[in-house]
Amino acid sequence: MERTLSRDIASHIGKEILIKGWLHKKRLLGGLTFINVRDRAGLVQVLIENKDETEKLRGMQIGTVLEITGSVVAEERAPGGAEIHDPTVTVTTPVTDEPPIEIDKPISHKSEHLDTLFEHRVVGLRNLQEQKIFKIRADLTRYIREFLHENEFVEIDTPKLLSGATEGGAEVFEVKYFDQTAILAQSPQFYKQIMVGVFERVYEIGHSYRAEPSATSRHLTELTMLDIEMGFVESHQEVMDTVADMTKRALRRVYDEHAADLKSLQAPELVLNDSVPAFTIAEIHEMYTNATKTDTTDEKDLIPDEERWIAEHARKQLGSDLVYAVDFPKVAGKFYHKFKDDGTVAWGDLLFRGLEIATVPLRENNYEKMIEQMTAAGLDVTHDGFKYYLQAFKYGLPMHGGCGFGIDRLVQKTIGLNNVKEATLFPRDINRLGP
RNA sequence: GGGCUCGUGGUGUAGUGGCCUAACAUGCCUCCCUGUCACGGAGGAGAUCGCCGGUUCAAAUCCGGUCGGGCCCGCCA
Repeated sequence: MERTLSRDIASHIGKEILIKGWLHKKRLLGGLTFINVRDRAGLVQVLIENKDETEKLRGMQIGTVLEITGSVVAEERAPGGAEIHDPTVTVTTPVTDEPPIEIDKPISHKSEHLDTLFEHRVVGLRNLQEQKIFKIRADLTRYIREFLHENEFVEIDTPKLLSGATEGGAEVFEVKYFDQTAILAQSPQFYKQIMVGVFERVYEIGHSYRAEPSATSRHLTELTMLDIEMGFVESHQEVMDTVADMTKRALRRVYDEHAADLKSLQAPELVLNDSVPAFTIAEIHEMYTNATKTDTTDEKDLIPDEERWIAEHARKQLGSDLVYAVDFPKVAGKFYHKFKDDGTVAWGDLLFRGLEIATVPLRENNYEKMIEQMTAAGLDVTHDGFKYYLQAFKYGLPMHGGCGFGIDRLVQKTIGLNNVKEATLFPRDINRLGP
């Protein structure tokens, strides 16, 4: 007999079917036993009246793998309006150990319980609410991929093992690489720029590694980045518009196609406008300083509280969960940035619900200027980490820009989770390397 | 790296000097229960209160150290 999935049983009323799945919940009412079986499509309720069949489940814990044949009966008292009667139960993989956490009830996401959440992640992810987070995540990245595909971006994969530090600043992980020391990539930036010289438009969704000793609710040591780079752009605005369009489309679609799941996860209402409002860093400093009497005008970047403040402002005054912070001061610029005539950097940060989810800069594409800016930054342009990178410029790169976009943070803020780790299957942070 | 904060059965909590021979909920085990869906009822097992040391007649509770979490700041391609 062919397997039927839980979501399809209502179309098999009166028929004998086979279901396969995990024991998710048992309720013994004397002569009646109800069990819920979980498969990839959800839950199905089975009514067991035969004592011999019930006895097969004695001692079997949640997670036991089952095959059940029985007849489908329309029953309005059953969830979904149908259930399986007169079943024959086969335990294919017995589980006799009690799970360390209860998975048939919502699992606490309070910050003080996150350690328990992740320690028991392997079984905890079987909880239906937890699964929703990662189905939403999978579809968000699928929508993004579809947008990029439609706009002729080519998906690429670039190395994560690199030959040595490429830039001062961020901490890197060193790994033993035979008789050399390699580092784990903090970003695919150099490679995606190189690939602009090949395909014009490229993107990668992959892991980046940062050895920052950051213990905050928004940092991971292994994060999933969407990196986009596009050539032949006319302006920084064009890049920012592309990233904004992609983000808005993915968000609108996920709110449309996952409405029920987002509601059950208590995600905030999505508030989007036709355009994404933009403020310069200087404007935000001034507005924030006036509003809070905390002077930030000398900061080179936004402080976390300013990110939250401007997001609140954009949501309430301008009807947008997304907002751009643009025109970073020169001191914040890096050697690969394009500097504008007024001295500011052609660089925007995309904030979503008060958290930076993407940096969207325009790159310097002129070879001589790159050498100049790198030398000024004290970098050794002959180092392997830069040598090949610079070849791309030497042999022709058009004006280009792109973004580094944090997928974990996007998922976190879409659902309204407090900590980025909750949006990550098996998070890696300063204290956690497992599971 | 700095500041603050928290560690009590598997899980979540209560208890903040003696009433603690550590309580409650849930999970687990046994029994009862024919429409449950956080099923219900009766009973049971399960923790030397993170660890080490100290103060005290007496420590889960106070002090010191240590280990492990969490939040914020800093840092952050």
